[in-house]
Amino acid sequence: MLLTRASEYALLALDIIRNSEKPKGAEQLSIELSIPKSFLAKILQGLAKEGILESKKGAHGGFVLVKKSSEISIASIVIAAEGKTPAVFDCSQYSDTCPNGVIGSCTISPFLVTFQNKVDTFLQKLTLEDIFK
Amino acid sequence: MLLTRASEYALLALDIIRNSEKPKGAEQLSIELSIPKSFLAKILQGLAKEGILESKKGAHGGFVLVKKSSEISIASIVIAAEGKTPAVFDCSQYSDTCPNGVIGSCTISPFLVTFQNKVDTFLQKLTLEDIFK
DNA sequence: ATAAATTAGAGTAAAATAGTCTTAATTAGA
DNA sequence: TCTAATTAAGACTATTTTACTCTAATTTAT
Repeated sequence: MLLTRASEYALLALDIIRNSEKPKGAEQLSIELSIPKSFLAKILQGLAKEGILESKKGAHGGFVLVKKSSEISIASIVIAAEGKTPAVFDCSQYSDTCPNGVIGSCTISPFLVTFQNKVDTFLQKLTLEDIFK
Repeated sequence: MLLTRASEYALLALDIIRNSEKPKGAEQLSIELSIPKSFLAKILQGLAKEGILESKKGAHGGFVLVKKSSEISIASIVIAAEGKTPAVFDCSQYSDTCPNGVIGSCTISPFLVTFQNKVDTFLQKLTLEDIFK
């Protein structure tokens, strides 16, 4: 699977946050979405670190969008949520056991690069606004 | 990761098989590719079941292509190798814990369906011949 | 002060991936 | 017909990734 639950939760939470006037707390979001609070909190922290959300601590704190929905790419959200670009197939993880020895030089490498580019481009072009239209 | 090692090994093996006159045995392939024989054998069996390869038992047996490279889609290879269509995100696995309760009706579902279709189409249009050109 | 929140990081449970191993079945060729 | 080479099938195991949990600390509106 290309995307994990972290991306799913991030997108579901962002849809609520963008439609809210006030900061939305992790607990409130976890209740509305019926998902684990601790896990969601960690994901939201990641989004805040990447500058997608602003986090406000203390009473009446929570998370708010920093930019407009139309200025946030799905790619940036997914990268923040997953901690890395979603990979079609990650040869680099297997560098020590790669049959070919040298990463990027095997017979299927051109195919994998093309495929990955297609995925990257698709996610970069889409914005948060687009997917909820 | 969208693709697993099963797909990688399947594609690498098919490239050798399609360039061979005689049937190629699992052991020989595993040596040429420096990958585990038992694992590769299982993957090749899957390809044979799906009608991509023909398997010949006994001495001097092995695997040969059933169709021309240009008639074998990458999608069919990946499905045979992985045992399922490579999924961008599989909500159905989480049906009992889906926040939304009803699969396919959440706010991110349209996005996921569009994304999955892009991936499916890309893999269906590509043939084994294409990726080694 | 205090209660409501995020932050940080270690730790754990479940699931998927990536194999292994053993035994059986088949078949070309001596 | 015997034998060595090969695929077939399925149970089993190890490793890695995913999906969390838990605790303690920090911040801040009231």
